[in-house]
Amino acid sequence: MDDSKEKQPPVPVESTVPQAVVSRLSLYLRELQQLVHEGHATTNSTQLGTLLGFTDAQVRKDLAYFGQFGYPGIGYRCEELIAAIKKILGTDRSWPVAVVGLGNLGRALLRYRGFNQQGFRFVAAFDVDTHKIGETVEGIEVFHLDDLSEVVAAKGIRLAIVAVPGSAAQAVADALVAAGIEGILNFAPVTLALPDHVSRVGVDLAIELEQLSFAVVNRPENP
Amino acid sequence: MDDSKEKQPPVPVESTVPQAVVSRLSLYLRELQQLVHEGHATTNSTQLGTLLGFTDAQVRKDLAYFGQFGYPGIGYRCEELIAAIKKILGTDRSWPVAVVGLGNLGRALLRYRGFNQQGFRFVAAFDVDTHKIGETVEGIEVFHLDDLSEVVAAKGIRLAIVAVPGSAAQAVADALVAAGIEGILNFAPVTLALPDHVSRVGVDLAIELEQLSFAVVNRPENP
DNA sequence: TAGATTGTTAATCGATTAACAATC
DNA sequence: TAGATTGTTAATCGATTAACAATC
Repeated sequence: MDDSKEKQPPVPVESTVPQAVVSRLSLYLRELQQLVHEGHATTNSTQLGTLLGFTDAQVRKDLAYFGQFGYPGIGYRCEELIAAIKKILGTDRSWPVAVVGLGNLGRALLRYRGFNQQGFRFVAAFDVDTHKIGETVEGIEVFHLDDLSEVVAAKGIRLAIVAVPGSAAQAVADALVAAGIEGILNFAPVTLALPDHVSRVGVDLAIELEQLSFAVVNRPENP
Repeated sequence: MDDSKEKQPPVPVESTVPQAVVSRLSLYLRELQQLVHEGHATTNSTQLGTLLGFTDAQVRKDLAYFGQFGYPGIGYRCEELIAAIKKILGTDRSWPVAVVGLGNLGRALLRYRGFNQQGFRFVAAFDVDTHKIGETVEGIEVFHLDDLSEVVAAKGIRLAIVAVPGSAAQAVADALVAAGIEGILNFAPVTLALPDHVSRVGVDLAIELEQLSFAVVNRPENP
């Protein structure tokens, strides 16, 4: 229905993409990487859907939000689709990330290998405990929270992880916003109030277990 | 204010409750606990909605899935609604939980205080590294994975957290299923294949950062 | 070519929001 | 009583699924 330039990735993603689609995009990426790991060169919407518990139609519809990545009669070339999804998610590059809060969780996150493999690298950690300042964890220097703005600017940090107690989280978030951070992954069990121009993702570990508890208690036939 | 049988929590929750509603239920609970902490005795759907970024109608509709908890003209009594939501989620009791995998993440989870406050307590940890067996972390004994069934049965464990490398996760999940576990919280970056009678919640830390990356890259007016 | 599978449109299904009588 | 706020129904909106022509 058009002529000159067919296969451009159409409108480069507006605010019209449902959040649920973006979540599934990450799952497709993970599954595709697994498939490559197992030696598959191509896959298709039925296989991807079956692995993840989605319909084939949903897989195709989700991808269609971002462009045309498949080959009728063939399916999808894994490596090609992986590259395309990484570009969409913004993880075709490596993001410098900061961690705030060096308790159990903060330290564990600094040591977690999974981030580096997906396009994120820790470049600074922050705490308010003077005993920890200057320390190095996994090769990452620990700064005082007071130096946040300075370090964020110097290292070009745009994303931060909040791993402080709930009572301190909002103050830390405010400091991060003031320092110019653009996105916050929050592990503190509170709802952060943030300006619209700062993105937010929240993970509450206790809530995840609550969801599991609900599922177990309310499983069909389970009093 | 009623007599014989009006205000029963109606049909005690079928499979008709959308997953999204259950997620929000946990958020309502967290917010209510915060409100109590701040000294509020009552709240209402507008306040709860505003704090969480939902409409007041959604708050009321969500709660209506489970019964009638409010007072027209008044709102909701915080403590009362907290008790009701805990009962719905199944966290009005304390669940014995097992952790499998004592790497950085597994250890951090064992030490994390947030679980105990919400109705979960660790009663056993498992690993395959013989150096760790018999060790005690935060007062929790570390067993060999081979003893899973035995310990699970002895301690009445129904929920487990998987914090092992992705390459080991499915085998661990299979062992958990064989041991009679009913729900798995999975931190490994793989999609676990589980029988229908075992519930599953997945948290992939890298995926959470990917979602943040996407949000930042595709923010309105941001090339 | 015949078979397979895409991208996309239309139909269905489900979830959110608005509105309001009932109630405290 | 007047004011506030619920629970619930109806209207709207959005997301998922089914179906199929186009394509490799």
